[in-house]
Amino acid sequence: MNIGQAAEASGVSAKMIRYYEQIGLIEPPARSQSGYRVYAEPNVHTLRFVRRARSLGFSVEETGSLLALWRDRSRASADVKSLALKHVAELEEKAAALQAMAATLRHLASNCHGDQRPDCPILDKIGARN
Amino acid sequence: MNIGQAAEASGVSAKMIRYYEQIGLIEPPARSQSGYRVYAEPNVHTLRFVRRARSLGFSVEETGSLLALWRDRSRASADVKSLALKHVAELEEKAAALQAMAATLRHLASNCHGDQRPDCPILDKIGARN
DNA sequence: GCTTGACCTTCCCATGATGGGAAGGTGTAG
DNA sequence: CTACACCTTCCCATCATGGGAAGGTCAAGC
Repeated sequence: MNIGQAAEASGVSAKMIRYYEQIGLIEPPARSQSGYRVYAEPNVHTLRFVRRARSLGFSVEETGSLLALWRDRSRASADVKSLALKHVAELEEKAAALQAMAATLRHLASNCHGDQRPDCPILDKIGARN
Repeated sequence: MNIGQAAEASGVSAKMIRYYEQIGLIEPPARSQSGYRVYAEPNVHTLRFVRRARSLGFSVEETGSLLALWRDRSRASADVKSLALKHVAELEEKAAALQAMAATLRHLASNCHGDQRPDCPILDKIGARN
């Protein structure tokens, strides 16, 4: 399987597969005589793991830790759980920050006439002198 | 006022003030004979505007649009409002995405023993074969 | 007047994850 | 044998921010 097919099968773009290899997240695959990367099913499985971890918001570095745990048959599930819960806390913190911004802005917008006149509490607030 | 004092007064770092100038978000300030940037109160006011817009999650580009509206005495508040509400929608979308990740992960973690044994539904899910 | 230290200048580099694209080699179907 | 799809590496761009080097400036204290 060439990189294009591995990309198709895993949902990770060829560009990103090369990048993950370059930064050491995944092992360099075999090469054909002409230098093409050659992937087998286990490689694709790993790539899918990476894609799913990324789609849950784990950074590439965290994904590396998860990958190491995944491959470690003597892992303690407690380690996985604590990594996951720490990440959940970060996600919720970020979500809360975004929602606070949205709420503030929505409130300001609700007091804005939204017509041809220039007066606008949104700009008043952002440009407040204090 | 030198750049350090403007940074202090506005809450925008000296590095970022130079950057905002370089990309054209703010006007280049006056210079002293020796080449130091010299800021007056209106410049600081603008910088505070930028800092607040950024802290509400507006991109630098959006901040530029807001700044132009802020300075345009013949603006229509409708334009400001629609910019703000579009941004609110984006913020809420991102927040929802983060919360969905958190919820998924929290659910998986709640089914994880979190002990010395290796079995873990979190890894099972991320590494699912399908 | 001179030194010292805090400030300023520009310039280059790094981040994190992703994509675009160029230049050149390979493989295969017609 | 040609055309086209694919592969390779390499460089560049994004977005907003910070770090740091090399060198110039200013003010306070001796």
